[in-house]
Amino acid sequence: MKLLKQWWSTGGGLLHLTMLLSLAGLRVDLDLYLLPPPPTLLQDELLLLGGPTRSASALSPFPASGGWGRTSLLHPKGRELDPAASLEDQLLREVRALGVPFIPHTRVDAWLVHSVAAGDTAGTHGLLGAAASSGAGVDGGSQAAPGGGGGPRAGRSSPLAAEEEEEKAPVEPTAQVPDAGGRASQENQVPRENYEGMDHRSEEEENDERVSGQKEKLQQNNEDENKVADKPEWEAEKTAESRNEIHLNGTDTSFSLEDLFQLLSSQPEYSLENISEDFPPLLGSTSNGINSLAHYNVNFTQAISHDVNLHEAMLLYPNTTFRRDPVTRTSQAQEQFLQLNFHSNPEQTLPGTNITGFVTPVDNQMWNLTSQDLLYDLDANILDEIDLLSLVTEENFDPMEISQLFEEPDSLNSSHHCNFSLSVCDEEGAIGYSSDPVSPHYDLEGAVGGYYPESSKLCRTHQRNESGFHGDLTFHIVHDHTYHMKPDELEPTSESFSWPGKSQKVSRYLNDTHRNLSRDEQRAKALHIPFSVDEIVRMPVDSFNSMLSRYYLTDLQVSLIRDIRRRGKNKVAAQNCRKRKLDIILNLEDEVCNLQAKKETLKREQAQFNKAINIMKQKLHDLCHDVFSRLRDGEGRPMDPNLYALQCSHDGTVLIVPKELVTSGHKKEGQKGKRKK
DNA sequence: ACCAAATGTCATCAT
DNA sequence: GGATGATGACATTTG
Repeated sequence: MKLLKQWWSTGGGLLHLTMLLSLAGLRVDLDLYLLPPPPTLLQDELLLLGGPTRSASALSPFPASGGWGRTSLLHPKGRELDPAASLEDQLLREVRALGVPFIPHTRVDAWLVHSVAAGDTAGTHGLLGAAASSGAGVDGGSQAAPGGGGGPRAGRSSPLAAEEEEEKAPVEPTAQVPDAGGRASQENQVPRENYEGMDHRSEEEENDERVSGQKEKLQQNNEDENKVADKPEWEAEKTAESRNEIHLNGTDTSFSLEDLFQLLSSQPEYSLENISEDFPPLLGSTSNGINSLAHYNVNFTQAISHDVNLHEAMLLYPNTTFRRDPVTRTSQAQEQFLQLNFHSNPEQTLPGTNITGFVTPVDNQMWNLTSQDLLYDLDANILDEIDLLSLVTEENFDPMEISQLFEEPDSLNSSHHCNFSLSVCDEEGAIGYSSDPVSPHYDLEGAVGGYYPESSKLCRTHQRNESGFHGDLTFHIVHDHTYHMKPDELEPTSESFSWPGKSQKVSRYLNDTHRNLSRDEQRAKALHIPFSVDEIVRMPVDSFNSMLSRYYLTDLQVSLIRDIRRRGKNKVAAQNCRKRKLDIILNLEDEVCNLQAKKETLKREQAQFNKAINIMKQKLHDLCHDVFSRLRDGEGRPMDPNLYALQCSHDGTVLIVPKELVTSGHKKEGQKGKRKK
């Protein structure tokens, strides 16, 4: 990075970079490079650090009072850059020494952003030069540079603090700067140790704590990313536009190594072809990717100069790896790759562009995930669209499996970190530039939901034949989601794919999903529907229609999607209907029980009333007998109660009436009542 | 293998 | 007129 500064300081840098920024939409905050050194850094120190051979005022566009242009000329250890070595060589050595060999874009972005946002000049030594932070920058740089990939940790306030921190944290294996070709075995270990041997998430969190008060804007952007990533696509669409605006407004301060290479590749004299030719060791990791590109006349520069950053370039990977037809795979992929012209404008990535068949759901989902944690300047919406579009024509993928897998929180947590590597593969052998040169197939096997024996087989083949490939070349980026694993947790073969802590669960889950795919899911899988059944069913009608119109789908796919939606909704409706029917039945049963209970109560009341009536009748009968036993007629004889009856009048008088008259009178009253009715 | 319950699907109608 | 919900009838799956 300091070499970038050198190149920049020596003339063509600033103007060219500015043009690139404006044209390519790279989101680099120029203020980063114009930051003055801390006031504690004396001018003499600057001069000392900068060395007498450099004249910042003459060479650098920055203020002569000690800007980054001067200090950036220093090696992190304070030594001057080797004037005999070519600029590219030193640049690549620097990049290599950082242990972040420009491939793991998100990681670089992450810690660069953190460091820059924190004003942690030492922490940004990899980008801005280490010597500009009151002496600490030198120390920080000297510690970080050999450690490789230690960007966030490099920012220390003093050498003492640096030593203390170094004591606390295990010393990471030193990244060896490759200086000769054929050192793949040595290099194979370095990046993995640098990236996988440390807890990057904890590092990021520590860094977040340090810089939390100074990167609110970045956090806000990141939060926006997270919100979008957490939401379904139709919800994320709402925020994509605003996110694009943020990027276009240049508020993002990230500057990744991929951007560096875009810059270099845009300079004819610094094209990757030239670089790779001049410096095979650096690019000649596992598969000597870019170096081999030059030897085999692959126009890598052309591809890079199309502003295809590594984020986007990664989208090529599945296409090249998973296609069954090797001929079409390589030719189509290369053609499509060269036709890529991604920018921050999402419209250019909408259907209609010739970018189909690049991405698997693994990539798609992983992008959503990584954007939450690492990608500060990535327009996830673009990637989503690209991914979804590409899925339409992808042959070997399992959308439901992936989507379901990613719905599991564990799986999400497992994939918060991802590593990336760029590989160049053909059907027989592979070359690749990888940040994880140890084993490219790890990337596949470690990918969430990305268990693809076929692809793993491919990559193993590539690794074996790295010295003897020929023919057409295609690029792909291999996602490495395993760098957070310990090396012993990694299984080298796809057959024994494992996931630390979750391997059994995931494996079982994958098996279950294979076995338990619903018919619609199987149909969707068969037709490569780039959406999950759940999405299709639950999506609002507006989003659903817009989705159908946005993506190129065959009539069969559209028909299937509509059927899936109809069946899915009807399924829910049937469930609701049955539930409702069951509720009605239960309510009716309750009502029956209540009515039965009420009936019993009424019966009991009736029995009680009848009993009371009988008692009253009996009392009346006894009373009548008692009265008649005391009554005498005119001749002094007792009156027969069978012949006479007592009748109470309205005025309270009691009359003794013969029963014949009583019964006849009752009949007459009854007849009168009938007449009235 | 059989059965009953649960669930999915289709057709149809209503909103 | 299309989308959606409700529901009966039938098919399929599950335990």
